[in-house]
Amino acid sequence: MPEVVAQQVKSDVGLASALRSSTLRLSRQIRRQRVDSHDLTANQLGVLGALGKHDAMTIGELATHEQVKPPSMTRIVSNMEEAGLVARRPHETDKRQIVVELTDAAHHLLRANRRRRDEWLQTKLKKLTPEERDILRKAAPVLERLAAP
Amino acid sequence: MPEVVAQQVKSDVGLASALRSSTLRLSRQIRRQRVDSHDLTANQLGVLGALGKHDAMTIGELATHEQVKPPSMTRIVSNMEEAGLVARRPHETDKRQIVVELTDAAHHLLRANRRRRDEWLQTKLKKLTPEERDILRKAAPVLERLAAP
DNA sequence: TATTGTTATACTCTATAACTATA
DNA sequence: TATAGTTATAGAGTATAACAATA
Repeated sequence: MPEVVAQQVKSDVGLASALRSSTLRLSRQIRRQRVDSHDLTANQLGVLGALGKHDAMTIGELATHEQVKPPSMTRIVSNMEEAGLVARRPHETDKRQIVVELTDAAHHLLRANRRRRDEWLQTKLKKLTPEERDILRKAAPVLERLAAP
Repeated sequence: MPEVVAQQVKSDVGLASALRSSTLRLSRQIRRQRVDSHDLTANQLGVLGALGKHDAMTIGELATHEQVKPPSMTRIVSNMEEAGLVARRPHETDKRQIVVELTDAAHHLLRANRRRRDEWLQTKLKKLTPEERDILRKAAPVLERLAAP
């Protein structure tokens, strides 16, 4: 059980507020770090990220995930297909549905983005003291739990 | 100097990656918690946030801040003015410029949003153990430094 | 003459409604 | 008959170009 050695900064109310502002600020900066070989819209980036996690999704699933109506998702996917980022294929059993998958190019792009962001974060981390990095190392899994649904 | 008592989870590379994913995930959830009495577009929300920090900005400043062209910002501000969220007034010395400020209603809305998000975070924090909260208490100022430009 | 904001116009993106194919 | 996706059409938002007022 860790002793509270460093400064006891905040009450429980203050802690929420401090975490809110720093998390939002940091995320904005992380989001800014990306490789835009194609210049993607916000929704296209969202589709890319969703498919990166779930591997294959139908048009309908993508539409609800991105909070967009089906006709709009049809268009978004068509544009991304022309850009060589996704591919359509028929659903295994239900011939009404269309399954959308990432192309190799899209996978490369996603990996490049993650790498870019990690590199940026690593240079920021290098500017901290070893003690501060230790604190973050312990905090990382807690933040992970906090971010879990 | 704090002893490393808890699990030593990650290498420096892994730390960046873990922080990236948890920060992004957490920020998405925080952003989702908001009071939408008026239903605002992303850009309107951006203007609201910018004016919340800087108090008064010209059309041009808002345009560059929101990465939008001046004619678009003219339109956005006009819509928000009709919605009673902002007010225009002439610049003190330079009569070409227009200064935009938040109305009282907008200030209330911003405060309500912050409160809503903090409440949501507090209920999430309550589900952690006291030890985990201590870790976050120590991590908060470090995250603050990390998020600083 | 340069700069700030606005107006006019064209383009892109999204939503609603109607349509096709499949369950 | 209901559901998944697409097509057609209309509305909202943005950008480029042209303009008015001020520096």
